[in-house]
Amino acid sequence: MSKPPSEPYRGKNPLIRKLGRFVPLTQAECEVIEQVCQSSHQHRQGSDLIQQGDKPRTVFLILKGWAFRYKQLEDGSRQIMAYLLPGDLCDIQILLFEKMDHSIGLLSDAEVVKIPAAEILDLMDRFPRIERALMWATLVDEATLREWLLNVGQRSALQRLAHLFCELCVRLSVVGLVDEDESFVLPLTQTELADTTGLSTVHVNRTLQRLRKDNLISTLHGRLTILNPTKLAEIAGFNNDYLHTDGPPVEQQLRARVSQSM
Amino acid sequence: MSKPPSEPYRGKNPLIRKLGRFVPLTQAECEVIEQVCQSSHQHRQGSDLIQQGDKPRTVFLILKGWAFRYKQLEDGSRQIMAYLLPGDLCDIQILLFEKMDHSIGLLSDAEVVKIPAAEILDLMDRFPRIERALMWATLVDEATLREWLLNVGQRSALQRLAHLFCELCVRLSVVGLVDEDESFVLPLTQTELADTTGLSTVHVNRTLQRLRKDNLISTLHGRLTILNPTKLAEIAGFNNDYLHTDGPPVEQQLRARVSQSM
DNA sequence: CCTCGGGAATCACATAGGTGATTCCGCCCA
DNA sequence: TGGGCGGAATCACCTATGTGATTCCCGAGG
Repeated sequence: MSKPPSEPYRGKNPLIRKLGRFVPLTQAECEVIEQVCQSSHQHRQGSDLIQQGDKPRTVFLILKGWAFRYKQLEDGSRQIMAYLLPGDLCDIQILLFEKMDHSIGLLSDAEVVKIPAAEILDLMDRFPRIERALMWATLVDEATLREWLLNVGQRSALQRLAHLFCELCVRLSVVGLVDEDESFVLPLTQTELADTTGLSTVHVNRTLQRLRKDNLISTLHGRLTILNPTKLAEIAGFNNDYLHTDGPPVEQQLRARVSQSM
Repeated sequence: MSKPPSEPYRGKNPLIRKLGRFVPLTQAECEVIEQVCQSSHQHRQGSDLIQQGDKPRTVFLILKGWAFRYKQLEDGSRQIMAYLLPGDLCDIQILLFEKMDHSIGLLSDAEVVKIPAAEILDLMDRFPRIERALMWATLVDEATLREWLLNVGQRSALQRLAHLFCELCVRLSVVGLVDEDESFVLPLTQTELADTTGLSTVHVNRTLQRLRKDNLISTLHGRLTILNPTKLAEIAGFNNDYLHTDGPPVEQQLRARVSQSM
């Protein structure tokens, strides 16, 4: 679990932090992103940004707080399919669909920007480097989804939770939300952990106790501290490659791609 | 499980069939697709088209046979994350990555086209309607992945298998590979079904017997027949919306999108 | 300071599904 | 015509995880 150098958060725009990791951004590019983020709204925990069946009209950008993507079955069971953290933009391409096949809810009070389709398209036209970074981010989201399927399909309860915590730690540290002691705010109830990992709440509870007893994690006041990152990652079989947080050979990549296409 | 009008296969290009469902294609567009498909290669069952760690250089298009996307863990367990059927193009965007985070293998002998990045980019430039259809197909792949996560995370063994069979039936019928009696070739061993659904082979076996005993399906000579589509779909909680096989309001969609962006 | 409520922790018990090994069956091939 | 082999079917047994209900705890609000 390699942790990127974590300068203190100091209010820097999380989207810039995230994209900057994929493609170094110019002053102008940063400014235009900042500008888009001006028009943010506050939303309350528990409300849905959009629901299954709705027609998507805007893309959501999370500036503060946590959101999550989920599907609900008739029998009341629910599967959480992604967490959307500060700096995350919920899939741009989704505008193509006439109906959402899932909902997006809020796990905490949140600051959200609603970006109309037009604005996103315009932004991507004018700033191809931003477009690239967004495409990259989309690919990472997909890779993450695949990893979740692997997690739920093949790993034990202990591994599933361990893996989830490793992933969240890496993702949060990218946007500066992890402290030096590997601790971070985790606004999830055990029910939500259960719906993420395909376990029951009771078993999530048991498993968390196990993780605590083995001195792998500790929880206090809604924060989670990873006490032994190495061991936790080992148990989980966690390999952060799929998150592509390390060195961005993106530029070379793209040059290669373009030259191929000539 | 609404089955699209299934004209007999009569050698029509499966990619054209698939994309034609999203965007009506002109003569010229069909021809250019046919042309791309000229240079196909035969591949043997069991071989991998590309492996975890490889750098992707081309996109694969399946013309005949079945492929599958999978990840392998150190302990030998494997999760299958998608089936690639005739007409399926394995994610174009993946060319952006420098390393595959999963492998693609063959479940049967297969006829595959390797399309270089340059060619795909060129094709999309020259034929924006094809580009749209490809984007649409990509979205459907993602939606399918989400549905699989839901399947493995929340449903019982019986439901998981039922759901998988419903999905395959719909997808195969789009490319004309389902007979009138709702039967189709299913080149999967019970081990592969197990690795898809996150179950053990023994339990897959038990569950298949149950499905047979309840007269929901029958299997013979590598074909699967869905005896009672309605009941099977009901058990599975299957709703084919996410596959977007019915009526393509795509055109209107896109017009709306464009007008928004003005 | 009380109390109310959501979430965490516990409990006793049930079972879906996993394990490992063995046997069976149809098919290809010599 | 008889291996040999991959996959299916069975078997006996086990346990990880689920169920439903109850109790506990703590922080928010009156």
